[in-house]
Amino acid sequence: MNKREEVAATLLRAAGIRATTQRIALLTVLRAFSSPQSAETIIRTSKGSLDQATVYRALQEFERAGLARRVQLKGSSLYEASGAHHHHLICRGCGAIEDVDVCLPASVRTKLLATSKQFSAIEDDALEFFGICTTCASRSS
Amino acid sequence: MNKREEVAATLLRAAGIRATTQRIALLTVLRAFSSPQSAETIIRTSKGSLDQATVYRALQEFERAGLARRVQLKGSSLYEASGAHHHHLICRGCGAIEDVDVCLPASVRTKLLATSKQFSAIEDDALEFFGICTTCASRSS
DNA sequence: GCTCTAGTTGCAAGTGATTCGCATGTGGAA
DNA sequence: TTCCACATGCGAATCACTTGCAACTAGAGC
Repeated sequence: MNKREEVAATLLRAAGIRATTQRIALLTVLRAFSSPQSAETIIRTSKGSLDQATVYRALQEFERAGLARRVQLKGSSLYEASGAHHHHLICRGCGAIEDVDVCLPASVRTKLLATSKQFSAIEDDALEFFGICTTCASRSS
Repeated sequence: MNKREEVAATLLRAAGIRATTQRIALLTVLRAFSSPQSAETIIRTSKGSLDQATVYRALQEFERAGLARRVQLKGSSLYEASGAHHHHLICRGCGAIEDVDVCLPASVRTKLLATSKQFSAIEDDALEFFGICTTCASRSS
């Protein structure tokens, strides 16, 4: 087990999740990417040929434990290891995703709670920006 | 054709979309809801029994034309007529969605563009807040 | 180290949402 | 009123994910 895998195993145990070979491999792969990836990519990338059912089950487990996040865009989901709270910038042309670390001003939440009738607390927020990346912009012009 | 349907037909033609009976019915139903609905609900609600393939095709068309928006949460999509730019507040317990009209301060976009290497323009943003609605809060306590 | 068992895995089949192919039908320009 | 590009309905296909189940294994307890 290399160093990255040791770290993954430790994270799993700390989250109260049994550190199996498959889950270690999966979390290692997940943490190696810098932007969200599809389940399919994750399956293909992890060398130890994990079964897709295992991958989906583990991703659910990771999400529940706060080790991973699921991002919904278009039809299918993308998954990423959860590091610092951040948001996404998505290209409408090619679908490329860039992580961005802008933060929502606290005033937005405050205002929201003041106006909502049905909610009294906000736990989390997800922010997505849509634009055209430079590659797509130069291609279409 | 009642008044709501007349409006829908006008909107369709203005968007350059052929105003068929089915599309008028669909857009009328869509505009009658105040929060995003699943394709299934939309199909069930429209009296004229539209075929599901037709509904999905029309919703795609509407989205492309800017008449409707698709919201992705969990597995399946929800659709809503696009009125004023607004965001969503989602209950983690029951999945209830409340439309909210908070606005993202311009400074967030500015800061974002200043830091991004790959993007030079932002066209749109989607903001989702997650919390627990009062109904779920009282049920679990 | 060895044992035991609750929790995991791989396989294959199932499900629900959405899309596709194609023959038939129709809105709306001429 | 006619005509045809575009829409529709039907059924089948696909895609992303989930489930059931028998075999396997991490790791707590001895």
